[in-house]
Amino acid sequence: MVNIGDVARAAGVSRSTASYALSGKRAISAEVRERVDEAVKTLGYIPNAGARALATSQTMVLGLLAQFLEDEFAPAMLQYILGVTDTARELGYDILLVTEADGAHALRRITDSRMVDGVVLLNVAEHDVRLPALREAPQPGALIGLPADCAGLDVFDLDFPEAGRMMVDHLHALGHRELVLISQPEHVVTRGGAYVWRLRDAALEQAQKRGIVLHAVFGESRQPAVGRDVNAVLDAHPSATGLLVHNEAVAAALPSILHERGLTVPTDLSVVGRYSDEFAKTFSLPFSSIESAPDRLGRMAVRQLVRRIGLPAGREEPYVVRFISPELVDRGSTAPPR
Amino acid sequence: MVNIGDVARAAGVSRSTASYALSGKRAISAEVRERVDEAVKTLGYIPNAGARALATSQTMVLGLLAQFLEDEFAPAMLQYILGVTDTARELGYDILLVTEADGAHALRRITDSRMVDGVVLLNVAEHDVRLPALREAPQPGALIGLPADCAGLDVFDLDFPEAGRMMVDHLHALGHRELVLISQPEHVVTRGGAYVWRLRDAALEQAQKRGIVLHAVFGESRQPAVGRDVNAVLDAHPSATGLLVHNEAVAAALPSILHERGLTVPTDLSVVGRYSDEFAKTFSLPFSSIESAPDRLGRMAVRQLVRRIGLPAGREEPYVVRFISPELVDRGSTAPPR
DNA sequence: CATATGCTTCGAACCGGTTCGACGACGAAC
DNA sequence: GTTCGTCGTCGAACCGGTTCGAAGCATATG
Repeated sequence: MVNIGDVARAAGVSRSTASYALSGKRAISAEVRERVDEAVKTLGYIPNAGARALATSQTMVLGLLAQFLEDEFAPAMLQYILGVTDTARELGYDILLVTEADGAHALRRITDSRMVDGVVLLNVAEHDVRLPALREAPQPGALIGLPADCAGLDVFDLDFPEAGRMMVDHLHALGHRELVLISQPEHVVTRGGAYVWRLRDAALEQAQKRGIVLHAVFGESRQPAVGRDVNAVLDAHPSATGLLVHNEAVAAALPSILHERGLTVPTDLSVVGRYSDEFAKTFSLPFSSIESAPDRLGRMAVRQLVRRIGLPAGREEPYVVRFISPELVDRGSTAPPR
Repeated sequence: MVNIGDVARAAGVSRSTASYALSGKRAISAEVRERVDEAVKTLGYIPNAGARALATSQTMVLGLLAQFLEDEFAPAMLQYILGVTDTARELGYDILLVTEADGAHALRRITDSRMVDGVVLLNVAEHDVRLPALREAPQPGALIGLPADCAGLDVFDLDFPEAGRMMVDHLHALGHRELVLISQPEHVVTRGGAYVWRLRDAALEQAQKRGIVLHAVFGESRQPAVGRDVNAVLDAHPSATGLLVHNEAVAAALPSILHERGLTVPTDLSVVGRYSDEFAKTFSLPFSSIESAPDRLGRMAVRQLVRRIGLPAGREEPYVVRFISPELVDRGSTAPPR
């Protein structure tokens, strides 16, 4: 394999001169620069990543820690991953994808061995086991998902409480007075998926404030339990006129369930969901929904991470906790109650 | 950061002795080995990946080149990715995920800069632009998907022709005499997704051999086109009693479409799909289907890739082209025609 | 007693980049 | 005609591992 010594020899200069000609970190005569560029092209020189990493202590690689938890909707994760990889490439970074079950251990491995310049943590739980490892790591990290303690971390997430309030207000404004909220399965919450609580609590509070009834239940996430479950919920609250769905599996199953029950949307029932735009497209969901814009979150996280990596040692900028505002996409699944 | 020199000093030996004690590549007295292990533990030493890569020219990283093509079903890709990452970790490798649109360029970048010891190519097209780059690369590669020319490559794919024959035979055996096959969108084929042709041609041939009628059409892949399209197909062939679905979007939309048309499966219509088990679970699809086992393919590809990486230079083993046999999972969506 | 043998350990070179300090050449200023 | 500063280039050191050849030492052998 051709190395910088070969380039230097071909251009008739020393290795250091070749290096400077390529990096531009010192003034080099136009003539020499040209000869070096020429040599690079004819020899097809590409710098060895390991050697460069050793010399500069920069790998130009970011770690992406995704965890695929049981009963969470895996395809949704893909949108985050794509947002992160695309943005990283734009900024000159490659992505080391880590999906190990033991996230804390994996994080330590890739940071301590200096394989990465920084890490993005997906699907961060309230008391995420990866956070202690991240705080000890020499590289910075960015989180997608809100933990209990954000000190010293850059955190990005959807504003779930605001999403809950929006869903309630939207139906309240149309005249609905009794709603049902179907959340993610309860064990997703106990495992630390605090976003479920955050949306649910805010929705309950807003309902109370508006003086309307909100039945908040947890839904299943796998067939055939989903179908049975949703039917039971609808049976239990026959007078409810609006349905808030914060559960991808329920949303995906809902069209056939309503069809079977002979219910038409929005005439018989108004429905508002909470999932990503991409999800709605993939599943051809006809429900108005609050988008979660996973690609945008991934983009923001990587941008901030790279900015922090670039910071000169010692000069730390203040850490940010940023929530993106939910947006309701109207697909015509809501109307005044009969 | 602590390096091997620190460990050596703490153990009272030279750097080389510390290295040998850790790698076990030369005999080291039990006493010294213990002192080194002790030092490693108390200092929390983890070798620098870049330095090790430079010295050994092994990075213990595999490149994973996924391309997310328009109108192909993205979530399906996730299963491949997980199969690959999990297997790689089991074998001691990490995964560099590359999703750039210009796959050939990206491949050259990661191989020539020695960031990876080998690559896995997903979603390989018949005349894949990445293959020339792979053949020139100094590292080996494994493909998932069958290209026109497999020379010098390890290739893994589902046996699509066999899958086509199985679908036809299954319904033929039940007494069906007129079938419809809905494939992926036509532009997926023109872009090089030869698997569509391979299944389709084999199905047509088998139908002819069995003396039954098979209408082969291309389906859409996005709503609302999918719905219109499937309805048109069903309208055009009212006497067909069996439906073969080689199109994820169509399969996902089919339950509601059939419901709307008042058709019951399998009483009015028998349906056989061709998609992964995970896909069927996620979408709660009630159709019998031929599984594609993406995780198994990913696993096989990584195993073979790692085996080839481990081969001593010069000693090349014969390259393999391996097809996994399709398996029909019965979900009760087929019956004799009325 | 001299030499061969085996077991441990060490020193030095090497992998392929980057970067610091120094040096020679040249033109400008005094 | 010195002196100074600037520009362009070079040599050497360094990053943190691995690995080869050799050396030290104890024991076995002739």
